[in-house]
Amino acid sequence: MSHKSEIGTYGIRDTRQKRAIRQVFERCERPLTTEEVLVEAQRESTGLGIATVYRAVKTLVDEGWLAHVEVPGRGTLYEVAGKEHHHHFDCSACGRVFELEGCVQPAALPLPRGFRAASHELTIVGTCAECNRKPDARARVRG
Amino acid sequence: MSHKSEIGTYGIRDTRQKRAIRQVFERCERPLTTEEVLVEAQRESTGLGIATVYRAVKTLVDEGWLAHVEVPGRGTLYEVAGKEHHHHFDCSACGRVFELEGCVQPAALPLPRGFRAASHELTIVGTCAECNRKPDARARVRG
DNA sequence: GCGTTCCTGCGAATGGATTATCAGAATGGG
DNA sequence: CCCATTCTGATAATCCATTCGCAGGAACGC
Repeated sequence: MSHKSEIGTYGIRDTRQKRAIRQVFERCERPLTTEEVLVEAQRESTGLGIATVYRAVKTLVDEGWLAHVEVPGRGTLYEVAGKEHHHHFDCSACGRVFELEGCVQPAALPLPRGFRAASHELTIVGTCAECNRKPDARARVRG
Repeated sequence: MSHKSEIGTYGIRDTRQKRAIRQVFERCERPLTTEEVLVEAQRESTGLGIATVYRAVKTLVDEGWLAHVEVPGRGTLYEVAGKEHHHHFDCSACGRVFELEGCVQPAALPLPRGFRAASHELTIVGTCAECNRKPDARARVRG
């Protein structure tokens, strides 16, 4: 009862598990599923459990360090927050989602009378560089 | 065992329930969730159950009359298939999803070296005409 | 109408994602 | 180094969407 959680503290204690999870996001530089985080973080923190991943991700989202992302057909992903407006690339071969820089003008798309746009989300589906290089060995998730 | 299902038959028998469900899609002219289909179709077919909606939707998708759509944050939707390439509008006020005509050139968005695009999905989020007109009475789903 | 076969509604069952529980392990201020 | 407090891992529990199982109801060729 002596301590209270503050923004940016990522919880109160600095643990091996939380360190590993945060590093995974910094290393991968792309939106990740909780499963991907689990697998990647286990390389640094053996025995890591999925529950801890969910707890850590929730904490990081609450603190504003992570942002929640949804890509059609890929469910819930998380990416480091604070980046400028961008879109995503969904590799249909390996299933990984990447961040794309830049943005087309969705304003160019005429809306029905009376409709007002506030934001937009664009996902490009295709195959990533790695999968195009070696079409067979569907890339396993790597950092 | 004397009959077999064929494309376009929408099952074997013509029932009140299936007629109602198909009409809902023709009337609403927008992607619908199974819940929306249930509520709307019940106006014509009292007592309609959700299982029947799922069964009918599955049949219609198999026959190519309906297409599966996913909009971030809205889960699974279904829309009449066969339309030309288009995108969607997600009303953050009433939760309804609409179809938009036309398409911007996503090709304008440069991809990382080696990436190949196959398709794209764009969702514009905002408020629909009806919700803009009467900001309070969040539109209930209507046909 | 008749009967076969398919369809429907209900409620239970399933599957996947996320959260809760709890005992034991780890952290870190003193 | 001590110990209160927080964290963690394993597992059970929960949630939600979708499907299954089944008994009764409806469709339609004859």
